[in-house]
Amino acid sequence: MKSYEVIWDAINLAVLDTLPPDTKFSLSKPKNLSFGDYSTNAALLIGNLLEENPMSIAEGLKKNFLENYLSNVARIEVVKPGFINFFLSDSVLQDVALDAFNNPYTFCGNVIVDSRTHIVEFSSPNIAKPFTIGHLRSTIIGNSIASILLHLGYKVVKDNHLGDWGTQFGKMIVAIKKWGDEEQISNSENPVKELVALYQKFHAESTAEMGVVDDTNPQLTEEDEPEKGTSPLLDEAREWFVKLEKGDLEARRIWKICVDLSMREFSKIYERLCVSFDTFWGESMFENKMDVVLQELKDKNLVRESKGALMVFFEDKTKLDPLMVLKKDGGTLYATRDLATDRYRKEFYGKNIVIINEVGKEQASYFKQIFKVEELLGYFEKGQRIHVKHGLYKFPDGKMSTRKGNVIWLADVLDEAVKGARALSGGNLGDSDIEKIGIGAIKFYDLYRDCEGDVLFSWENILNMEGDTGPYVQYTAVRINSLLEKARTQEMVPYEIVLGKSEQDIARIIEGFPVVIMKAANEYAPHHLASYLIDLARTYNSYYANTKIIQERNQAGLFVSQATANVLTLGLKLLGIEVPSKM
RNA sequence: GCCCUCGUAGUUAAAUGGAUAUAACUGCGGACUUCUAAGCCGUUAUUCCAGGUUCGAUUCCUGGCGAGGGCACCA
Repeated sequence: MKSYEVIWDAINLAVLDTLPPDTKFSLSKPKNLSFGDYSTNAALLIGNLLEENPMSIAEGLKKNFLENYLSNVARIEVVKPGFINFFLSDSVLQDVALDAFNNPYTFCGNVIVDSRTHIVEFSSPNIAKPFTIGHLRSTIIGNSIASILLHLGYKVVKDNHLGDWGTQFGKMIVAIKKWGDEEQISNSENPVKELVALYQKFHAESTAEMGVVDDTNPQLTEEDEPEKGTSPLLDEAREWFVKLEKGDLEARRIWKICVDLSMREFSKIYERLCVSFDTFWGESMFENKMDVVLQELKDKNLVRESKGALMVFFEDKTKLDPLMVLKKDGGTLYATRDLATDRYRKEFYGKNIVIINEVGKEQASYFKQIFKVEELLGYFEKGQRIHVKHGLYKFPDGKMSTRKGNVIWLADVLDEAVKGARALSGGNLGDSDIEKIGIGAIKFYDLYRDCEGDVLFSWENILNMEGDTGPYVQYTAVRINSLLEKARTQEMVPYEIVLGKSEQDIARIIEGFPVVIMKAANEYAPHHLASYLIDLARTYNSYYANTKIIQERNQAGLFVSQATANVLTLGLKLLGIEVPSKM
């Protein structure tokens, strides 16, 4: 952090009067080592702006930097079009490695740059629905984002916004009453699977009642709503949901059964994934907090009745579709509860918050609507509401869906991964280590890519443990630990160590850790961290694959090895991945 | 119909408007009586098409083509 900041400040100071404040120059780590540790394009931008030769401006800046003596920089170079490249001094690299060596858990931590409370809402599975691989992304990515923010010293609240309310429960109640056997379900080995089967049966039956379903979406206008088929089953389900909302005892009883059975299942999965939450503010918690929102919407003239329902219509220029907040039967919707949730969060935590929803990208336009409404209501200002979108798992035959029956249960995936890890282990590892490896592979597979892209589900990919994978990083850390264990007899005096070329190259990458962490935090993008870890591990392995560090009693090598292991372990931890004791 | 994403080696991915587009997998070819082969080294190959903005475009803008998603009582 220090080096980056020092150089950044120096540039800012030097260009203060020449560049307009909103101009964004860059200070980045070049891919090519020969371009230095940091490189800026400031001179190019100024040259462009003042219509002067960037090279001479760069030379001027360089002179300025030299005069003001950047203590951490050994050399400054001005190159071709007008780049200014900074080369860090050896002592800086040494200090960084020492920092990582001494502070395995706090390295680059507690650098608070944002004092607002960050509410990270993620995972949010639906009660009485399968916890599938589809929920995995939100769970893993959200957890990692929260960990990264926490490491930087942010105030963070991890919230699981359980889908425990909605018309779906009307459907569940009807299905259980018609076809289910409560006792048998409760005693079943996998109660959630029973519930899901009932839900699917409901969907099949009600669809049949409606006859052929027209899947094409007609143009949305207030005037011509398409006539859809009717279904007595659906009507019954809607009635039950209204009863549930009104507190009908029988409805509540069945609802509670569903919630309890599901939560038991979810807890097991969270435990395996090492994911925890601070709050479980499910949708049902806001069932009695929606009236205020609806009243506010009416008071501010934001809603209008249409076809018996209450809708928010947006200005044309926003290009947003209308949003329904109350059904014609008086039932509420997801949107109503979301608005109530955020309103309550604002009351509970105060105005100074950021709410991050880690939710699939198929809900992108929905969140745009919600954010807009919250802005119109005066709840939040720009930058306080963030939708971190993740891509979907895709199958050869299209998107996964509960209804299509194209479901892969997460527990099965985890089991398969652990099985794969066990096969590779050759029977030398304990169960807990094998579990860490299998789950690490799955998590890393998800976190290694930009989360917005879709992921093609394939067993081959997801269970891969070679190459750019979690086990690769784990393996590197474990190998270093083992090496250090064997070298323990040696006394190490890190302050007196002189780094060689290879150690410096590794230290150079360690020096980039804070920049990566900040980037991952700012963009809510853990994949920057994941690819960094691969880079660090690979560089380390390429230098120390076959070197006899112990025999050579290479103090510098051992020192950098420990620093590397610390950074890898910390980085994995921020991704929610544990390092096994043995591999 | 309207709106929103996304098109990078054979495959899966990376790259704040920067310098020679980076890795992995696969293929082919190597090294090593070692700290642990889930490892290491070498090698072939890439920005959908056409314009535009820029000193500089995978990145920004426009138009095609292709894939996916969303759009009224689901969440």
